[in-house]
Parts: sequence; C-alpha cells; structure tokens
Amino acid sequence: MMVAEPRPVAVELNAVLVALIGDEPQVLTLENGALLPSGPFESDHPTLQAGVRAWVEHQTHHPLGYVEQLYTFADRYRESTLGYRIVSISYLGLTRERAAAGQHELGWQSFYRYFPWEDWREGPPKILTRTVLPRLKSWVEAASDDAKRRRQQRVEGNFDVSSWNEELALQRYELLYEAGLVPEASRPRDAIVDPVPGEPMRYDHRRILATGIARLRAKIKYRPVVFELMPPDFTLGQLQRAVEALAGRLLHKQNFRRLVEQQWLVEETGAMTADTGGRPAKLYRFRREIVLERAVAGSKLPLARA
Amino acid sequence: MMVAEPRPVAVELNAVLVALIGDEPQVLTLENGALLPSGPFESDHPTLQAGVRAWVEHQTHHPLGYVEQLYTFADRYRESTLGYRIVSISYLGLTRERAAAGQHELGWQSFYRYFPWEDWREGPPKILTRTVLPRLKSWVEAASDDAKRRRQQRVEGNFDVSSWNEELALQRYELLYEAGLVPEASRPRDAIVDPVPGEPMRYDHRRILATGIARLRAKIKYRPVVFELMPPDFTLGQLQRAVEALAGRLLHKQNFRRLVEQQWLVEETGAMTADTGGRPAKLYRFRREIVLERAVAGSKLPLARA
DNA sequence: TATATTAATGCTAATTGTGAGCATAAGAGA
DNA sequence: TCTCTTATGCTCACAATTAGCATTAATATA
Repeated sequence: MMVAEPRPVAVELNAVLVALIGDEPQVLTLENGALLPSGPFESDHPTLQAGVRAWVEHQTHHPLGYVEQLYTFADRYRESTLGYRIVSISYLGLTRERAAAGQHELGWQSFYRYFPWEDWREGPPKILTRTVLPRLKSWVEAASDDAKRRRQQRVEGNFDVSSWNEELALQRYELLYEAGLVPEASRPRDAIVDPVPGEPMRYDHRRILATGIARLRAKIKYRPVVFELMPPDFTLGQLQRAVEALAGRLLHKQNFRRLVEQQWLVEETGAMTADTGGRPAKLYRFRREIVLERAVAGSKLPLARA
Repeated sequence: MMVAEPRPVAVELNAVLVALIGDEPQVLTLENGALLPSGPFESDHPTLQAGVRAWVEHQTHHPLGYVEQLYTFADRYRESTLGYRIVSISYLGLTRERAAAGQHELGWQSFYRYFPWEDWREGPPKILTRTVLPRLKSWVEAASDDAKRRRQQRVEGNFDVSSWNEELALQRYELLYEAGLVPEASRPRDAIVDPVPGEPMRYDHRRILATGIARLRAKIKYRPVVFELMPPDFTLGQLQRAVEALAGRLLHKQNFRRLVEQQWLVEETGAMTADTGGRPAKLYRFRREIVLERAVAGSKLPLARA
C-alpha cells in the first residue's frame, strides 16, 4: 500500500487513428494492415496526450483534431525481448485528412475489413447470419448446464439481430476471442482451424481497434466528435453518411436532421452545392462554440423538484 | 512510428476505493486523507486489473466487488527521485464493507470533504453560491474579450446552478484548478492565497478522485453498479439513498421506484424490515442475472427502419 | 388511545421526446 | 418533358418522463 519503488517497465503508445475516406471509416495501419502505429513513449513530452499528438503529427504531417485515451494494457504476454514488462497505452485520434502514406507501409484500412459483422448499412451482414452466429451457436452447445446458459445469455445480449447495439463492438470481439473463433486466440501450439471471417491483426491490435471503434460509436451520440472527421463545409447528407459509416447503421433522414438542427450543432454557410446528384443541398459548418456552451448530455436520473 | 525499444519508466497504481458508510459515500485514503492508496505494479500479476484486485484485497481483507480502470497519467512532474518517469494508472473499485483500517493511517473520508460544492442533497450548497461562484466570477472578469467570453461559457456550462449536472465533477475541479482556486494549483514559489473550501490532497490525487466520482456518477445511470455498494438485502429506500449519496442529488421517490422495478433490477426477498422508522419496508435483493441478460443501454441514434 | 410522524405504495394528468412516414421542392440527365 | 435523385417541411401516433395527489401501514408520543 505504501509507495515503494516500482520496477521498471517499458511504455509504448498505440494509436487508433481514424479518418473518413469516401463513405468508409478507415484506420491508419502499417505492415499491410497487420499493425496499428505504435511507438515508444518519449520522455521529453509534458504529458502523454502531448506525446501522442506530436508523434502522430510528425509522422503523418496532418493535424490531429481530437485525441482521447482509450485504455492501458499490461497483460503478461506483453514482454519485450529484453525482459521488460510492456505497458501499452492506447489512444483514439480523429483526423480530417488523409495522412501521408508511403513510409513503412503506412496505409488506411476500412474498419469493416477487420469486423465485417459490424457493418449493417446494407442490412444484417451475410457474414453474421451465415457464419458468425452459427459458429457461436455451436460454441454455446458445446458447454452444458450453467456454463451453457451463461454462454447463451452472453451471445444473446451482444449479438441479438433483432436488437443490434452498435456500441458493443468490443464486447462482441472479446466474445469471439473467448469462443476461439478468431485467429488471435490461438495458443502457440494449436492454431484456430477455421476462424470466422475478418482480417486479424498481430498482438492485441485488433482488440485495441475494437476498443477505439466502440468508444467512437458511443461518443458520437453525446459529443459532437463527428465534425473532427468532416471537411469545414458539408451538407447534412454528408454528415449523416459520416455518422452512418461510423455506427455501421442507416439513420432516418428527417429525424437525423431534426436532431442536428434542434441541438444547434451547425449553421448554414449560405452556400449550396449541386454535386450531390439530386436537388442542391445547403452547406453547413460546425458551430465550434457549442462545445463550450453545453458541457455534455448523458442520461438522466429521476430527480426530485427543488 | 516504428516499434523501437521504449525507455524504462516506473509504473504505479492508484485506487479510488469507494464504500457507502451510513448515507455517506466514502473513499479510502491514507495519511489523514491526503493520499489515495497507491503501490507499485508488481510484475507477477497476469493483468493490471488482477494486480489491483489482489493488492487491494490483501491490504483491506475485503473483496472488491467491481473494478474499472480510470485513467493513465504521465505528466512530467511525476518523476521519481531516481530519475525515472512515473506512469500512474488509476482504478475505481467498489466495495461492500468497511475495509480494515488501522495500518498506515488508512481511513475513510467522505467525497464531500474534498468537493463540498458537489453535494446538493440539501439544496444548492452554501459554499457554492457564497464562495465558489463569486470567485469564479472574478476569474472571468479578470480576462478580457475573447478569453473572457470563453471563461464565461465554461463556467456557465459546468457550474450553472439552474441546470446542475452531477456528472461534470471532474470538469468542475479542473476548472477550479485552472482558475487557481485550489491549493494544488500552486507553483512552488507562490502559494494559492485564498483557496476555495474543500480539502486538498497531495500530488494529483484529488484530480484522480474527481475522475473516479465523475465516472461513478455517470455509470450508475446505465449500469447496475450501485448494488456493489449495498448489503445483500436492502429496501428501496436504502437503495435510493445510496444513489442519492453518489449523485449528490435528491431523487423523486415514486419515479425512482418505477425505474428500478420496470428494469427488473431487483426481486423481493419476501422478508420485511421494520427498522426504517415508519411503515415497514419490503426487502429486496439484486438480480445478478440481469448483468448477463441486458448488455447496456447508452443513448440512441435516430435509426431508420429495416 | 388518539394523534402526529414517517415511510411505502398506487395512480394519473401533463409534457416532452422519438419513431415513422407523407408530401413537396429543386436540380441533373435521358 | 419526364424521370430520377436528393433535400427539406411537416404531422401524427405513441412512448417515456416529470410532477404530484392520494392512500396505506407502521412507529413514536401527547
């Protein structure tokens, strides 16, 4: 309980750097999509966040709109070759423009390359109904009694097609991991014979990515973070497609507009654009003041009157 | 961007360990309330969470009901005497019983000893209206033009008495820190002359505590974590007072009951208790199954139909 | 033994928020 | 001109939440 001298470990930073390219949500990777960008924590930065920001901006030559800490892992298998324990601190970063690719096989990959069952924009993904769910079902059946009931409830709670909750992306990945349905779950000896579709990543980078996606999906609902991914001027249609890309779900157009407008998130620029295909759309810009004006929403308690 | 060999740093763990004693929300501290319990991260634990759990349970001899990571700090001033950079990972822990005090001046302290402006159970705290708000107002006035308007909006957004949001506890503390109204904000040379009421802590422990309180206040609204702080059997009145203690606000009794019941969070034990003073109350217990049955709530997007 | 007091509970009117969809407008291109 | 596509306005039904009133059942006390 006392503050003894802690043992040295090595600290590394991981970044889930997100951008929207076309209507696809993408993440910056290296080694052909197998790794998230990571680097050592340099001691010459005043704070972790400043370190991440400087490091990403130096590498990509683009400003980072928004940075948020995701999680710190120190699982035992994370050991460097020198015998240090590795603690890795991961961050979510949102950027507006395409970062300079080229070096170290830097490249953007769609979220849904890694989590194909998470993209419901064209209805329930075939991969989910045809492959993932049946495999999970077998996993449930493989247990008995209490364990079976518990597995059953977890699958129902996280994968229920009739009440899909896009925020549970991390929990779904973790469940697939536990069920031994993703390659990352393999022990050195026995590989996963027939994993579920979806590109794997090295180490636990796919878990970190799932953490970032889940956090982002939750956050877009109560904080105006989508705008960090948008160009300065945009149409409401573009904005809607951006949210849809992140959430992996289609939204009701009129209700979406009502929501955005009544929250005073945007203002008209006065200009219009005609290259959306149909009727020209008004251009809007984000009202940055809103961030200061209203702190957060969050859900509510049944308060008593004064 | 490459995975270079990171530099060694020391990792320490901090815990915000919460219990309800009487109707007061309390936190475990040492050194007479000046520090949160902290310790080194021992390398013989498989995960960080396991490390925290083992360490707290060893020290307090009581099981930890719930553990959640709060945040990882590595600000530059956190340097050990040996020259290592210190990374500190903080956790929120909920416990049902009074931990064994005694050693190292371990003791429980009310949340509101540190944040007296956060307890609205008896209406707007005098300290807030008489001291904190006027001091913030001076701080706003001290700036000019744009800076002044920004300060104004931040104070309004976080401290507005007519739309108090209990979840903003951390942001309020940080604002007071920035405004130089808490002793922790003092540079070595010039101490804060007349800080706002509220007990300070050493290092950034009060900020960590604020992080824990804010997280807990947000979480009780969408996950059944209060039960980790309750005895096995309880009345709905007790449950309500527990939530009120954490949120620092009074709730509407009938609506609170409706909420709890319609969410199937509890079930009657069949027994009654008569020591509540008035009419005897039914005893309830938490339905643990619910955790598996329903994943989470979260807020909503205006989805389109299938 | 009345009588005030404290809780627990049941019920409902009023308001606000959300879901779903019809209808119309305004351009591009065949 | 007709058709297609997207943008935009508006409304109705229903669900959820807020704020109370009213009643019941015990204990404490005059």
